[in-house]
Amino acid sequence: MIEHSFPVLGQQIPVYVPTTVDDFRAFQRYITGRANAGERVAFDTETTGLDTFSPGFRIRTAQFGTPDQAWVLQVEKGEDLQRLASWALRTLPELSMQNRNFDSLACDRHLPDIMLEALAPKTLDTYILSHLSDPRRRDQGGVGNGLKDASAHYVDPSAPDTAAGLYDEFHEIGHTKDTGWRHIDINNPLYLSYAGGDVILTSRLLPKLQARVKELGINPSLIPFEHAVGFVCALIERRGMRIDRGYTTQLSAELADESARWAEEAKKYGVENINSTRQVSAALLGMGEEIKERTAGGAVQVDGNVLKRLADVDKQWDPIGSRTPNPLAMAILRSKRASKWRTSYAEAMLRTADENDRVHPKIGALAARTARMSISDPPFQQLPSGKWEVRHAIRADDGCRMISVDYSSVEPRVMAALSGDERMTAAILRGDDLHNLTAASVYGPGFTPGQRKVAKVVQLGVAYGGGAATIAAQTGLSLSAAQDAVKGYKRTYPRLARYIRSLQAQVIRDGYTLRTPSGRRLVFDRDAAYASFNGEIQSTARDIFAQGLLEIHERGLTPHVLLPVHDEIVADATDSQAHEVAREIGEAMTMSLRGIPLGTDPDVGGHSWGSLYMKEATTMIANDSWYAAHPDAAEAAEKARA
DNA sequence: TATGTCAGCCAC
DNA sequence: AAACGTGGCTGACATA
Repeated sequence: MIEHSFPVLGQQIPVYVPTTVDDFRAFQRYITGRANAGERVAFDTETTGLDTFSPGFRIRTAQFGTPDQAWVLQVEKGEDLQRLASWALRTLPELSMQNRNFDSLACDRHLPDIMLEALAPKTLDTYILSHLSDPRRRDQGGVGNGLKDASAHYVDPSAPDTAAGLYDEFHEIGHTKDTGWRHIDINNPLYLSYAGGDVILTSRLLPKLQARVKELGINPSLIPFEHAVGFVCALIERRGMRIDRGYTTQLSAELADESARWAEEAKKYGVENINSTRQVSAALLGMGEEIKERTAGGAVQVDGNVLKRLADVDKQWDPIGSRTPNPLAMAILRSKRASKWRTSYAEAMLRTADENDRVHPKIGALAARTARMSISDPPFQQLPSGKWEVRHAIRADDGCRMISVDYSSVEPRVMAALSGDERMTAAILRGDDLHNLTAASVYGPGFTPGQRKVAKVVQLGVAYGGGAATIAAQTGLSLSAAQDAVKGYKRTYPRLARYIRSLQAQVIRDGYTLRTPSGRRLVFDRDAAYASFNGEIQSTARDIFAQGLLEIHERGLTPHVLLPVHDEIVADATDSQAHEVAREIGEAMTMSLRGIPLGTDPDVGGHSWGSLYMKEATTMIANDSWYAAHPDAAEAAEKARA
């Protein structure tokens, strides 16, 4: 038996690496012993990288451990060791993992006879417990929810940094921190010791976190709730969604061409690199433009807003006609947008797609400090929604149509429910348009469309904890007019205004923490108690969405789901079933919060995700020569119109 | 080379 | 008195 060790609290904990038949028997005795005792065992893997669904991905080692020992199976050595790992996973009645979905998906795909469905019910995730205890990232002042940070805080401040030490070893073999995981010798002592260390730490961390969650009075039912939500998200991630590789490749090439053409244009004005804000601002100032805006760091600001003003276009890039457009500003805008769309979206899809042209974006089911979800690799929560070209790369499965179901204005409804504001509640129950009501109350019954827009901006501003100054900046109103609008809004919904004030006071009294209606603990920065109302709304809306997702799962609809997007479920179903499935998903998501109904808008599109975004755009761009070069897109637009 | 910060831009 | 929230990601630039 090869034996290494890992230091915890001044003790050297043994890390066993079985290599002979006798060693394997010893491992089996360890596992059956724990199984018979009903003891929870920590599990972890070391892999070639984080790209679980890429063709070259492999599991290198599988580790099992308890507080006083760890076992590292070198599964990449062969099928025998793979089967041994699978056997142990099936035999153990209770497991713990740090970030369960990553390892579970890796095992589901790369170990024999291991399915997500079998692992999930018996696994506790230390990440989930850590997030429930303190939802902040480290850079937000929290403990940090990674294994390293959480262990340093709850288990042993002097535990070695597993990654940092290994990076030196990676460099010695001529690799980097990204490529080293794939190439480090499977017998490297440090690698094996750290692999074992991770499960030792996980098993020691779990009871500490359980105690912490209890001590803080966090709603204990959130623990099974988050495990269930995470499991459904893992199922969605495993399925992934199909891209049209031909279309995406062509789109990427065209975006590259467009970006290059406008970069050439910018060169005429002395901007060699359109991404250099220094060059851009210098050139614009050199052309005689006045730019008053400054960045937080004090530099001349040349962001989208400034460039659009100089290019004399509005938010939708439509000409305003108020001045002579600055051609450099327009060239920078166009070149940057094309390159962002290409690198962040089109190329990211091509890079991450598996051998069947499916992308599996990583779903962080419990991510933000408010518990909202995040999606990365690629970032599918933030594809352009004003135009359809990028989303058109995503296709429903063969014979299927895309479905989108979102909650109808969920955040205002949550605002009304939490504050108990009678006027807002009554308006919602009557089905009135809130912004019309606000505008009528603030400006009188003869309010203009522009005043309704102001009412809408104020509503969002209040929800975000913003003030009159930001509202003035967004609407073009004078500061005093914006102040009047905010005052009018608060007069219209007096109970809401009072609720926001008292919530902030309470948050400060409670050490900048807040308990949401679901019993979740939120923590705020000491200079940002004003953000507490937004935090409570956002977090509550997320929990409603997560509850909706569980109801979708209960009704057997998860196989249709492609992606969760904050308040929207993207799904697909066969042509004949699509409308019925959309209706069922909408019904599953529908619920009420303190008497306020939370309804949904089911929508059925064509064969691409983009088709759901074509309806308005179609008429605007139907004559674009783009269509002539893209029969595929023309066909999709045709279907969208139908 | 790797990492951190700033600036910017995409979404809800 | 006022305070616009939550993310992922790329590229430039400075630094170790």
